[in-house]
Amino acid sequence: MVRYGKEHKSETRRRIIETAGRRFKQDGIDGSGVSTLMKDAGLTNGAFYAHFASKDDLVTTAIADQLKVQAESVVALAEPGRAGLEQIVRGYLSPQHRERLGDGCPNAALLDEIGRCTETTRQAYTDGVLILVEGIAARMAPEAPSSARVKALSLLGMMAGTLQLSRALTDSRLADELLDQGVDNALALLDAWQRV
Amino acid sequence: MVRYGKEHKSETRRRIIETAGRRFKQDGIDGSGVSTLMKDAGLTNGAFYAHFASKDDLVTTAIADQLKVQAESVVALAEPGRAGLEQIVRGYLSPQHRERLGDGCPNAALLDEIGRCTETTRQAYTDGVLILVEGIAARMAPEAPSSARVKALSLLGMMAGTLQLSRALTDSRLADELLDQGVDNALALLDAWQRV
DNA sequence: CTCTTTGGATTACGTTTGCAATACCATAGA
DNA sequence: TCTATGGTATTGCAAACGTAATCCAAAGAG
Repeated sequence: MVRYGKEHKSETRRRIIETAGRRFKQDGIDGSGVSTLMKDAGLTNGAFYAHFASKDDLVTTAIADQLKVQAESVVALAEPGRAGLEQIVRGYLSPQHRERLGDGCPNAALLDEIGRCTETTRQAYTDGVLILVEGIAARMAPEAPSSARVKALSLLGMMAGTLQLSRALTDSRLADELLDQGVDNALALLDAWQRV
Repeated sequence: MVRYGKEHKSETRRRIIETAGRRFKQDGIDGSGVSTLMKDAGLTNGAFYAHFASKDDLVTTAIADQLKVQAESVVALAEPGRAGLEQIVRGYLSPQHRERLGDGCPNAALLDEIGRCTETTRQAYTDGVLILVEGIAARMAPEAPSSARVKALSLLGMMAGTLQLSRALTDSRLADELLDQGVDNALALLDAWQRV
């Protein structure tokens, strides 16, 4: 039944991290228990502690992983230059992204909870988000990405907040209009930054 | 010791709602237990269910209340016209607001958790946020506030996301720069909307 | 003025769930 | 065959939600 390969443990660990990432985004960090999470990953409660020191340890790891994956998919997916930026914005502020909580952006799903996390977790988040933002900034100002860093960060914050709000509203027409407005806002700002 | 006046119960209810509002914003909805919350309000566990049918009932009520209070304070505080808008934006995206979680904006503190709440709660949220947004829209376009509604909503989403992000970062200098950038963004958009 | 009713709160409890830990078992590979 | 490793099963303990029995002060009737 169980096969113990050389890299079995690291694979299991990976599976836990990915499962946790999805679950956290779907049900929230406080809303996800360790045992439920392990069952999701096809394991039992106790096995968890062979891989992580605590739930907090997993939270830190999972958040870092989510951001890394997002950074990679952003880099991989988008075309270079302004076209890629527009693509990112439109994809982010789309009804599809809004609906797919578990596969979506960890920022939009967890940002306010992350703000209440431990220093360690927030540090990991900060590191992760900076990598992600670097990817966006490089597209905004290839010649001077560092100056674009804060702008890219603000763009991420805007988009995450807009998506969250769109998720919270029960009026789906209004929620869609909000996304459209969000796209307009983001593109307008990108243009304004370009001109300076 | 205990004095049972005519309006004692409604006062107690009020106190629970206000305490809950603060606690939810500080520790999250899932992060706040009923008994802890009641102790905060100077009561015990069991008394809760004389006032609310369930925790969810309280959550719904508290969120609606928080938004109402915010709408009133926004309307009361700010000057009319563009000056008032700028005042709102600068106050919102300020280090002080970032630091005072319990007294701050419920959107910034709870938005992603609200998105995971029950339909009923989200409906109450939607109603509440629309009142708040109406107040902002009235300042943006006094002649046609309804057309400004979505713009005002998007402004709120932007600001909430930016504040959340600023709270999550461990690098406080970067967090401050982000707030400044957020102010620039918001004001730029307000100007752009004005011109159209 | 006393006795009863009423309503708000307390205490205590039951159930469930979550975190954490540990004793034990099965397999892979030396 | 023996041992390290990875996983299961089980347990302890605390917290959370919710219910119910009880208590106590105020208010009103006779």
